[in-house]
Amino acid sequence: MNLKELSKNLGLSQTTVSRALNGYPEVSDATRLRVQEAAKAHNYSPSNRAKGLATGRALAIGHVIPVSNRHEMVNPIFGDFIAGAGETYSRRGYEMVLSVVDDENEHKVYESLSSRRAVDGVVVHGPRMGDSRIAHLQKIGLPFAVHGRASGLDSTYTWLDVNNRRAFERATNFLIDLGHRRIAIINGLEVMDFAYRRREGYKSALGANDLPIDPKIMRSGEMTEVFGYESARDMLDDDDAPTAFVCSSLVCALGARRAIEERGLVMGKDVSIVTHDDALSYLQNGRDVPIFTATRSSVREAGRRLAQMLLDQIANPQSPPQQELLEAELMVGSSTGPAPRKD
Amino acid sequence: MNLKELSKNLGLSQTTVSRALNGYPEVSDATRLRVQEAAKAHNYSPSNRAKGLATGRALAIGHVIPVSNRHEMVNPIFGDFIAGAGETYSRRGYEMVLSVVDDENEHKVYESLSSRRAVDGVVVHGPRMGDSRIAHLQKIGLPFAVHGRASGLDSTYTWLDVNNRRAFERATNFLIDLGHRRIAIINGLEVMDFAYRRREGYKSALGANDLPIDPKIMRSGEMTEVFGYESARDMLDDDDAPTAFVCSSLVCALGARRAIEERGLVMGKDVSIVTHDDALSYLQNGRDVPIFTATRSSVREAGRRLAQMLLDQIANPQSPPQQELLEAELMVGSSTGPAPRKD
DNA sequence: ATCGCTTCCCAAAGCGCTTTGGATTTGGCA
DNA sequence: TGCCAAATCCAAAGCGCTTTGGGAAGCGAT
Repeated sequence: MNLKELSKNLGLSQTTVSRALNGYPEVSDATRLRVQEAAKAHNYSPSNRAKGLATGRALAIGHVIPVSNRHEMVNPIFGDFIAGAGETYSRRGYEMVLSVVDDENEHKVYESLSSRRAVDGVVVHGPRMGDSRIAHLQKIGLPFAVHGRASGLDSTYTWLDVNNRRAFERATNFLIDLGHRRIAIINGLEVMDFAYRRREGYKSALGANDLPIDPKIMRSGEMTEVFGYESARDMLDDDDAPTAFVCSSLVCALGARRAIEERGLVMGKDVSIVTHDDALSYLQNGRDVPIFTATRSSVREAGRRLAQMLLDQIANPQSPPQQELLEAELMVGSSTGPAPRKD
Repeated sequence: MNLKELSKNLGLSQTTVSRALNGYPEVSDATRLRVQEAAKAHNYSPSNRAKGLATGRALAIGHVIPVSNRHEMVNPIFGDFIAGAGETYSRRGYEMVLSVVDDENEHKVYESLSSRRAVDGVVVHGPRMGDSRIAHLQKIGLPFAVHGRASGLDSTYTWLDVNNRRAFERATNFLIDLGHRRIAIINGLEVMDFAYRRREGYKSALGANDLPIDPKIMRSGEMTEVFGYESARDMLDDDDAPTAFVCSSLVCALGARRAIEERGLVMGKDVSIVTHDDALSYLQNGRDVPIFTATRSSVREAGRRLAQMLLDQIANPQSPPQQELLEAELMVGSSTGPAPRKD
């Protein structure tokens, strides 16, 4: 069923039917109702493709998922973020198109999406420090919104980020207040902006309390369970082992806990952990009581929100870019406790 | 830059330029070369939208992601599966469009994708037993491929599945061979077809060894860490506790391990675990030595493969639907050991 | 009646591509 | 030299929609 058939069916012109369906004021309420009912009855929905051709808008947003081809790593937060963004899109009549791309070809994909007018805008995932994608997108004039930020850029653009620095500063302070003096960090890859900021927050808390910053207990890598495990294991086996960890993800924290327990130590007593928790649906941090003390911020909500910001920007191109900084909440669980006394 | 401009630029007709670029034989090699170079120079790439309108093909595949609106649960395998499928699509010039949808509105989304001709086919995720989506898609004539299968349907369609029954039969037998007599299962939601099949495999192994099938040690639910933990905890605290678990996912297994260790028991000695492992990139089952004994099958590879099967089917609509059954490999890790002696 | 507004509707052009059905040129061969 | 097929190219229609630029009623006021 297409417009032509539908309008013939109704004895109206295509113009009128189109206007009736798109809420233009030039048609009477009676006609509009009649049209809407016929559309529903015939299960008609307009072809996005034709609509896009006619209007110049694609009614689609692109998500370019970089997959590091070295590690074939897919970011675990991706599913939940997409789910959140998808809710917004479907509510506003947009489609989501995904491109999975190894991180070297990203620029080309943006060019192509833009020149083919395949999308009205894109969401940039996993910004790195001074990320070149941002300048590139500004150059080719494709609207975009960044999940996170890129330090070292002075231009303004639309982004939504968690206050990573503050979150890790608070996490570290929380441990310091419990008497911990030797606190390790198990961080994500520090070319990633979020990881850089978290480390800064960690360092700042240590510095403010006159505690030394020791590279020996600062690890960074791809945030897998194994990475969390190996990092924690190595540091715990060292003399001068830390009494506490801050972790960049629940997955890492699970690995760290494995290392702790493998050593016969008790988490929350001998060794404390504070982790960041993205509130992933399949990795809830406990049901009622949090397992881990955590700085928590829902990545799904971030997806919902960032998609809105992008759509708003596309709707009003002249309005200035929006930014939004979410504060993570600190939830106290059973993975932390007072620093063990030295005997 | 569009076709019209490009052809004006070259002093050729749109027809010729279009043919030159699409490899039709009616243009001379010299012209073709000239056209191709001009296209590259002007960074021209045709609008998918217009192309689709003209040809009737969308050059896009839809993935409809059902999100149970009760639990807001996103399947953790989703990211890796998509990454695999995305590789295939970009290699073959297709786009991937995602619709996130609560599980009640799925049928409508298929209708809409189909009637708007937004996609040339769809991938069906998470089939349930006797899944109604399959008949529906057949009815509306939208090509599709299923990740998994739906028991209780006699029609044939394209699918790719892991031999879940066999995998769990082997897992259970492996434990039986180690002397375990009381083996629990922590399964996914058993409306899901894969979970149903896994339970059948588990039961069949028990039955073949004259072991009783006891509903008290058979749990099924959404496969979160917490679910794994709570299930294992409850069963371990029971008298007549199991000495071994088979788990449907690594995430559950992590929860089960937590319960085991919380009770001061040692995994692989007091209690054994065999889990299914989807080989997710961020949840590797150990680096060198597997942590968990596991039945392993890469979900990413499944994505790659299933996308190929769907594209092939779209290219040759008359050829019969393909099926592919992957065998999971059993990898022995350190989570299993001989059944503890009763004293 | 006539005029001037609304109100409601329509015909047709155009978005960027493919494809049909020729038109023109070229080259081989008698 | 003339003819025919092959090789090249082109104009125009059409895919399903939006939108411009009207036109025809309907109605109260003159």
